[in-house]
Amino acid sequence: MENHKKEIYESRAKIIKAMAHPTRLWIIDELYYGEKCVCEFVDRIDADFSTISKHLLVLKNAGIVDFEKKGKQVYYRLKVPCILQFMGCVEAVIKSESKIIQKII
Amino acid sequence: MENHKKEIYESRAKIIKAMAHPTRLWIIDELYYGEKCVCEFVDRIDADFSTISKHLLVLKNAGIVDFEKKGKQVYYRLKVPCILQFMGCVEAVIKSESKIIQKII
DNA sequence: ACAATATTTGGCTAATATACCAAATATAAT
DNA sequence: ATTATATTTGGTATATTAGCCAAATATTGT
Repeated sequence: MENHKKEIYESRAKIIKAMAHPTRLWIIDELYYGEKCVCEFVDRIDADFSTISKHLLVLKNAGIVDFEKKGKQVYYRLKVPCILQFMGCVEAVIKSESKIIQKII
Repeated sequence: MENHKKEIYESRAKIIKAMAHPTRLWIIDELYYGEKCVCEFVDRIDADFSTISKHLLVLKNAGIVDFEKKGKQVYYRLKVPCILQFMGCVEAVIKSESKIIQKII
């Protein structure tokens, strides 16, 4: 593969990899309703503060979210909301799989 | 998080994780133009037969591709082509990042 | 300056993913 | 039946990721 094509796929993979975790997908969903501070995530899920913070860093590094410091808190928000539209397609994959399972059963 | 919500995000992550590799994104792109056998991929990229085969298995297990045996060859095809529409959004993330880099420079 | 709260960072271990090689399997051609 | 071609599978070394804890940092309130 030519080098520039390789780079395109590598940068795309970087972003998709950042999404490829259940907790991070949940965070992305939550951010659809507006910005949230780290503590709001920690309160609502069974995970360590540091774990959430690191997940948010992954999303930040991928350019999916952005943050702003407000006093003691750090507020994260979705930078590119179109990310969410993709979930429709992901659900289509899941449904197409479960249909097959139905057939087998 | 409630259990059923957890399951939703886990199954979504499984699919997205399957996409999260440059070679697999390239394969998905290639399959847009119609089904291809394994050897066609191997010919066009600098990788081992077994490596490509395993990438295809990952996509297959996620329900993104399907295959059909035709003689000695195995032809793979996209099962849910909407996957590709997502790339527009991924590119938007990349562009929004590069804009920031431009600003800094 | 000190204590309390919110968040990030560093370090560690366990789990997972990747790439390559060699060997196995399947199909077609001789 | 043997050979050649296409693909998958198993094994293994290496790299990456996840999650937890403890410690560090930042900000606010006293």
